[in-house]
Amino acid sequence: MTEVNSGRGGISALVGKYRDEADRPHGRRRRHVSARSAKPTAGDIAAAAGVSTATVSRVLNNPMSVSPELRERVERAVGELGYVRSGVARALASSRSFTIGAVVPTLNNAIFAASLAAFEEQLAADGYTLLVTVSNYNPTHETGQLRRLLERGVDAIMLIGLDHPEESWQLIEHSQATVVVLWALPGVRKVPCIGFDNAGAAEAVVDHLAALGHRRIAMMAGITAGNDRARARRAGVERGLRKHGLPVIPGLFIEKRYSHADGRAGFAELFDRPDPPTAIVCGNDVLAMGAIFEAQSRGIAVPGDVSIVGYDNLSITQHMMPALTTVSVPSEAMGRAAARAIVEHLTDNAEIGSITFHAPLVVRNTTGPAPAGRP
Amino acid sequence: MTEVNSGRGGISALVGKYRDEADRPHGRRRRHVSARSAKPTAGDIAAAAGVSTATVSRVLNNPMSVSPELRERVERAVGELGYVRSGVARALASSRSFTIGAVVPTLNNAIFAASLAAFEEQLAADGYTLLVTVSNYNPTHETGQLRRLLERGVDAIMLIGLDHPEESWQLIEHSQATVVVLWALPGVRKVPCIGFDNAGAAEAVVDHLAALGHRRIAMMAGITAGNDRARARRAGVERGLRKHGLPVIPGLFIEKRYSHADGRAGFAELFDRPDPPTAIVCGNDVLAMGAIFEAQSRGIAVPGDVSIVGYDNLSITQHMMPALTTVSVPSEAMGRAAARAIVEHLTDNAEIGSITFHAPLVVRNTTGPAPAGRP
DNA sequence: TTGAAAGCGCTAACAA
DNA sequence: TTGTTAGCGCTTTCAA
Repeated sequence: MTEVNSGRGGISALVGKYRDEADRPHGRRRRHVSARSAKPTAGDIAAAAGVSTATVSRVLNNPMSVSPELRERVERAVGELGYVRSGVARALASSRSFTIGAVVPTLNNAIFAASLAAFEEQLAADGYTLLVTVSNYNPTHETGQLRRLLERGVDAIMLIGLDHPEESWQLIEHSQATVVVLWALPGVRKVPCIGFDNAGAAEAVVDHLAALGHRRIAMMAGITAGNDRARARRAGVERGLRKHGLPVIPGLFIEKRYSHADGRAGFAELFDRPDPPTAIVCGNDVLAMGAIFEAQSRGIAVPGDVSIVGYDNLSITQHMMPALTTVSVPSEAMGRAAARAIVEHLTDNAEIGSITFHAPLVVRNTTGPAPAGRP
Repeated sequence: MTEVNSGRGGISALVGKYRDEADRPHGRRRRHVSARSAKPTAGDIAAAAGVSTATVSRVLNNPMSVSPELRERVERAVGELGYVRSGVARALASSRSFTIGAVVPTLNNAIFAASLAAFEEQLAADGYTLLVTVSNYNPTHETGQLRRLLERGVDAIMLIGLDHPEESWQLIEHSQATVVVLWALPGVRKVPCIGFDNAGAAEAVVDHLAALGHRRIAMMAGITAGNDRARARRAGVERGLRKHGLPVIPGLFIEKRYSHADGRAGFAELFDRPDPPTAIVCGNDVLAMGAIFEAQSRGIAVPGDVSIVGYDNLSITQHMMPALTTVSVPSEAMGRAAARAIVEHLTDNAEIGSITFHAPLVVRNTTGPAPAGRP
């Protein structure tokens, strides 16, 4: 029925497949009646090049399996008709969409944006396209988004952290999609994790502070509910404190949203106490910068009066004055590694192994000896 | 052939449609031989609910067109079998993918990330999913990415700025996809633009500086090649200078990549001249922050010795010390407006009109009177 | 309201 | 190597 291979070997602009609309069996009529402006299909290319649609498909997907002559004819037709193949039809027929879905908590945190950019760049290099969804740290919302990604037929899903509703995991389980988790260490969940030790790095921060003689150390964490990274960082600080025999003072452990404003507020909260800390470990760099701004506006010297440590190592932290002591998070590396692992898996069915990156403490100028005369 | 409507009205877990694999006509065999674990299809739901696939489709897309009784049966089957409909098949059949493509120059600029996040959030609220691609300001790369988005069958495309290869515009023209351009004013190109006046706001910056008595004004622009926003900002500064009868000194107009490091380098370049400017207009906030860091490290007072103006109004600029004078760019508003316009167009075929937002100058503490004793 | 069935534009199994 | 053709899982027309 498809009027492929209509004889003439030349390339004619025969676009639109049906000679007569009338005498086709009943059922739906052709949607685009004017066969003129309609986008060319593989059938049109086949007709123009005088080959079958199968050959067109081969030229597109595996050119070497077609004789140079036919290949050339098909390529000419593609160029002349401005053919763009339908990825949708391709996905349906091959059950591969060449599309990867990602659910990120936010894009307003440079560190996630950077990771995602690296992820996308690597995917694009391999012909994959990224579907993005941002959950705003809302688990319910997230499950729905995941469902939509799965509906779209993504070949794989990238998730941040292990902290997701059971329903989300179910959804993934029931789909054919591959999963990769970023920003986490391999845990109970049997999924490949590409991350680093959030807690361990936080513990190293405390080592550093303890070595400087600090004893009253505060933790301004991010919101830990539904955020295993924030939780791990806080836990790492606690662990470090205990390790060094330092007090874990409940009032000095606070949680703030990741914003400059909240960083300032958090600092104010800590310093309006009768017994302010001599050092503050922050859940991320944004919080740390906020804290520093508030200190500056109060005339409190950093690190003279108080040491402040960030987490993430945003590009700005090395340039600001004073430069921020922080934990260097391998965000781009994780993004790239995840993309590569996914593509390899999808291509050769290579197993995706977990990868743990190193997240070193970068000591700069916001940490110094504990001020004398304060406990 | 499809064993839909197999009699029993109850919901049975009859997953997989073919009773016997043997006596089907030749052609491709079933891909997933084990009909067991395969994902349920509309046919399975239909069979389980004792209705036709058409009814299943109706329940999913327009529940009110189905009788309560059948609707309920279908919904039960959907829940019990954990059915997730194939968006791919849906897109092919309906030629609507409920998917929107975006090509952004970078994600490492918080302002784009914020805009994109708002765009995605609004799209998600209407059931659309976002396909993202980042061009890294590379036009060739960009055309390829656009092509891939179009292949994926996106219903619409969001582009940043009007500065794109002719081939990109062709591609869009030939596709059925709707386009919306962000960050630009309606121009020669006949496409809806949702943006603000980059040049006008830059001109307002010069007004402000001129009023403060500055006469040697420098412009540290972003890279203008292939970036109409950067170009417009630079042009706005030039226009403002001429308007006020101030000199446009070529050596004081430099271009830098949008990074803190380049901002520092640019400042150094300007201040290593025998005749440094008394004010610097920066192409964006990142450049401005870099300039301020360099000034601080050289002991040059801001705004005492030099005034510095940013562009974008990133959240950090209001908190840093001194707080940055900058242009407030309506990034989220543009993202949201674009999403809404697209969805409305796709839903009701509403025409997409161009929208021009206001981008006011926010005067803070990095601008002050021109220092006396300097030209 | 509901069902039957033709397509949507590809891919891939099979035959030639 | 090439062509034929069934089928991917939906939507939608038409008829009932």
